[in-house]
Amino acid sequence: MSKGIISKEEDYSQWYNDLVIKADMAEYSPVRGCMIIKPYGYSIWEKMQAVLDKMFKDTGHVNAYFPLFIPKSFFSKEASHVEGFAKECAVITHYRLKNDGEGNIVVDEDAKLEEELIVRPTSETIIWNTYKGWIQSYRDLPILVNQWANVVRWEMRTRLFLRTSEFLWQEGHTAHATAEEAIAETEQMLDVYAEFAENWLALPVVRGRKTPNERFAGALDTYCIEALMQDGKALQAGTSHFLGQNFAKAFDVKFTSKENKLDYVWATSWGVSTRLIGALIMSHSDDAGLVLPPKLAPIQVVVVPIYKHDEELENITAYVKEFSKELKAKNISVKFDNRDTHRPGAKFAEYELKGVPLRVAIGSRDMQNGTVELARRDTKTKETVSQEGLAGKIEQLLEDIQQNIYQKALNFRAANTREVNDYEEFKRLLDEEPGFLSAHWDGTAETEQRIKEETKATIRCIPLNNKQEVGKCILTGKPSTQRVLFARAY
RNA sequence: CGGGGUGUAGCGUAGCCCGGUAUCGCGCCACAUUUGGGAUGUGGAGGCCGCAGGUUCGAAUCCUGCCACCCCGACCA
Repeated sequence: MSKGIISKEEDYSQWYNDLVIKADMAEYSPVRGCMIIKPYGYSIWEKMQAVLDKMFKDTGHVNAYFPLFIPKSFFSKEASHVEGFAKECAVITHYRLKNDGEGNIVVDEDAKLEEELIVRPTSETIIWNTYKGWIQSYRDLPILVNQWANVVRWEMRTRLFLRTSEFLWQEGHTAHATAEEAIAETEQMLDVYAEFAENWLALPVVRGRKTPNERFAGALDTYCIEALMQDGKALQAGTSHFLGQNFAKAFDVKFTSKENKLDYVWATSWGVSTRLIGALIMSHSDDAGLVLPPKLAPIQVVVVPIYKHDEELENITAYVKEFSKELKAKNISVKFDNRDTHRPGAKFAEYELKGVPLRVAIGSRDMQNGTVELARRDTKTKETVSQEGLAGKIEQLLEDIQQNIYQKALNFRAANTREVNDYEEFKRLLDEEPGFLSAHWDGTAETEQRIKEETKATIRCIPLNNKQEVGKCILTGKPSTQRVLFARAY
């Protein structure tokens, strides 16, 4: 087994942390709750950004950038929004340091800000304050803007990628003339996220809506995609909010309609974050390290030469150069690891740890036989194949791996999603066989709250296109018309 | 914010009860031999023992205070 990684079985949480560090994705920073995203981890984020950005643009959105700092007064304009974020805001009070004469750098009390600035935890307020100036008429609508940014939420407890004090994300903020159009936008973006998760992250997700309790602060409706991690806990992987006219009213953003009537603008916002990297790690990886979906892997194929003498390496290198060209022509990223400072075994272990989907090992034996050894990360199987048509075979295998890990995750979710009708059974399953629990709920916030207090399970979502059926609430026995999805969550 | 834990070389650690200037492994550097699953040997470099006080001839070790981070909970993408 891998050196230095505790097994998933033994301590899932420790396994996750070890993996992030050992696979060179990120490291802890000197500041509590913040992390340094290292090049290998960041390149995954860059790949995610590239794909999502294209999807956003294909659906008519454009990028812009709004300030990191938001005047404190903006937050008090939307009541439920401030309530949701007040407890976790970083506040800037001064703008200068000075030397205190004893060699210490201290805050210069004379440099106190008239109005404190908030480091954005999300940008609805500053954006809607801006939109006020952009919108007068229905002709100015819709506004379909996205921004790539960092945000800060001063969380009590943090976890690498899953919940850090500062994180990277994108936030879309759109403005519409009608509620229908805004709702359609909200749903469209949820679909974009779901497609991205399933086709790129190889992560099956449930599309659904949050209960009023779990809604975004300031939203009328929150749509989400929920995924199941390998330890049976749920992870919210993306959200899309229908904000109604709440922010338009808070920031007084009105427009004149075709009918010459004055009305408030309808809004949406939607976002995914670097948390997706956490989702990626937790859903596919194993005790030997990361397992990355080929479509997002920074290195898709690694080539390891095995040789005794320099002329052997030269032969191998000449071949690898040719065949790398073929791979690059197919848009497959390949790394030739010809370091002579590490032996092949060490390299094998390293790339397994880093989740490189395919490994090609070539030695003199292969050069004589016209073969290579091909090892896939997801199944950890090896085969010796002909050099003839290798690039094509690799292209095919990468697709297979992408499919296979998706299917594996899907099977896992299916095996760990259970219908439950009895509260005792519900509690037992949460402890003994964690996963999604599909159960009837009477629709009240009180019941939801009580279940949460008693079991730590929350309603992850009410799945879209949910089957309607007559049933009884698992806690109160009151009538219910549909099942909702419960789980303990990250 | 409550509970627990840990701060000693780049990383992981021993030493702390019982005070005498720091152990081991990995990694690093040099050379040689190696290379089809995490190489071996020889030599070498690297430490304000978290910070600040105190006790003492002498503190990693004892006392006081502080700080930081990690883990488990409540809160959240």
